[in-house]
Amino acid sequence: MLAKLELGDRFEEQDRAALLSLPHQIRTRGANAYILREGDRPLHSCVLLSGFAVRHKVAGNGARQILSLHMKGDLVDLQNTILGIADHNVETLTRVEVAYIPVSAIAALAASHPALGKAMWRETLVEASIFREWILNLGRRNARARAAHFLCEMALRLEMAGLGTRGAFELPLTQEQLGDVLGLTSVHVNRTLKAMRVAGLADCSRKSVAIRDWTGLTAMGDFDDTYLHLNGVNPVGVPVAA
Amino acid sequence: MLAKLELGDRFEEQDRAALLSLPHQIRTRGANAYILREGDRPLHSCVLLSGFAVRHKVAGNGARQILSLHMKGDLVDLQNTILGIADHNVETLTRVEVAYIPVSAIAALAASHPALGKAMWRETLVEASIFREWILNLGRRNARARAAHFLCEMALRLEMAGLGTRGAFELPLTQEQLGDVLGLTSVHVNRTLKAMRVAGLADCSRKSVAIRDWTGLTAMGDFDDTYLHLNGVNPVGVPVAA
DNA sequence: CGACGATTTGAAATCAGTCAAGAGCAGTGG
DNA sequence: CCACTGCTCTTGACTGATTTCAAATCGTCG
Repeated sequence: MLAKLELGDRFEEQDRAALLSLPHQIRTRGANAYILREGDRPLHSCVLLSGFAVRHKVAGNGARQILSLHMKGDLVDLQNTILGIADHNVETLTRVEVAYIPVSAIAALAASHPALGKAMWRETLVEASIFREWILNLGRRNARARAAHFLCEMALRLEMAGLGTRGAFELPLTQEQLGDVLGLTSVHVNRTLKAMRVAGLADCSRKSVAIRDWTGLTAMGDFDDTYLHLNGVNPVGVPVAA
Repeated sequence: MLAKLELGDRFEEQDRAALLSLPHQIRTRGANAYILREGDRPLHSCVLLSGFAVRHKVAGNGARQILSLHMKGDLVDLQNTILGIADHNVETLTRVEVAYIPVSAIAALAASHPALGKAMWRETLVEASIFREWILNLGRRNARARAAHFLCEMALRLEMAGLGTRGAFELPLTQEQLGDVLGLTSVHVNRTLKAMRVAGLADCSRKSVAIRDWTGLTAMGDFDDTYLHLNGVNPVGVPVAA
């Protein structure tokens, strides 16, 4: 059960047993499938075991905005545990495996095991911190900086999830989807990526990213990883020094 | 002690006693004062008792982005309870009264009173939902829609906080600060507000807002209040029907 | 009154969007 | 094997929204 991944960053006691014994069902979903729709009142929360998914909202004018991108180990809709109604959609980017856990079981677990409740709360807070950085990114950075910043974030998060290195990783996004992340049109994303390629900073294809100049990219993206709150968190698969 | 306001939306038992007995210090701060700076490792969390404050970040190019706006009853930096390091600034807009509560006391309270832990977690989740809506607003709406959407949000939140009606309320923001909220320059904010005034939708001055046409404003701002998760929450000062 | 910050307005420049068309590429089915 | 189809990527020319720069006006407070 990979479920312990999502909380691995905190040194849990034998709360682990409780976590691992949560009732759940594992399902596979294809690419571009909705896991959750805005307005739903879901009875299950879910954890991504493999693959990629995004949260997004659609504005009245039809434009779509991706709110966050999720990978292995992420609790995709923890907020439903408490809020009840979904305020956004969750859609897969690739084929994924998800574990569905009843909302009531999560709420009960949080109440009976304070350390786990705190760890889930922490997850929510880190996610909120990432949202804040995206607000800054969309509100105050131009297209090149936004794109560079996003690539830096993905590089670190994927590295932490054990899904590559910051220099090379898989990222299954079309340029149109990248535009939905960055608040840009696909045409402008294309021009921006070309500029980054020509400048020798990074090379993006539909499936993968190669970062050629990490220092240059962080400078262009005005990137500082404090907001990811990685301190004290160890990459998946890397043993902790005793 | 107004502290119960922040959790009033959930019908707490005699957890209230524990909440009200939290150790705290009440302080007054002037306008434009920093309550928290990015990089701080605060030992106290704080609740706004009166006045207004914003959270903001500054990009490398010097541009400032306001991330959220807070009013009476808001827990301004709950995330520090768990995350330790501040990833943004908190600055007052007006003279404010704040109650400082030791981080350790909040963590202990959450662990010992699950209902309170859940209520604080819920606060965090609602805030994250608002961040998501702002991401959509900044990424996919033009200047007029952004401004209209923001005014609608403020109207409802201030109404819920008992600080006015959706038709008329105080909002102490300069046009430059509004620009920092909306990801626009103050010049463009000025033109946008003028357009809204001329269209008979809303009238903003430095201190207050008068909304002339609620329906028209929500249409222009593509506003739907689901993301505020107000369902089941009652306005401050309005008795709950038995 | 004088000073300072905030608002307002205009003109020019820039960034990103729109529209349109062609090229590349993968999967499908004959 | 190849033509066909659909989706993505790429590019160019043009448009439009927002920024930048600059200057005038307004309001408030000491």
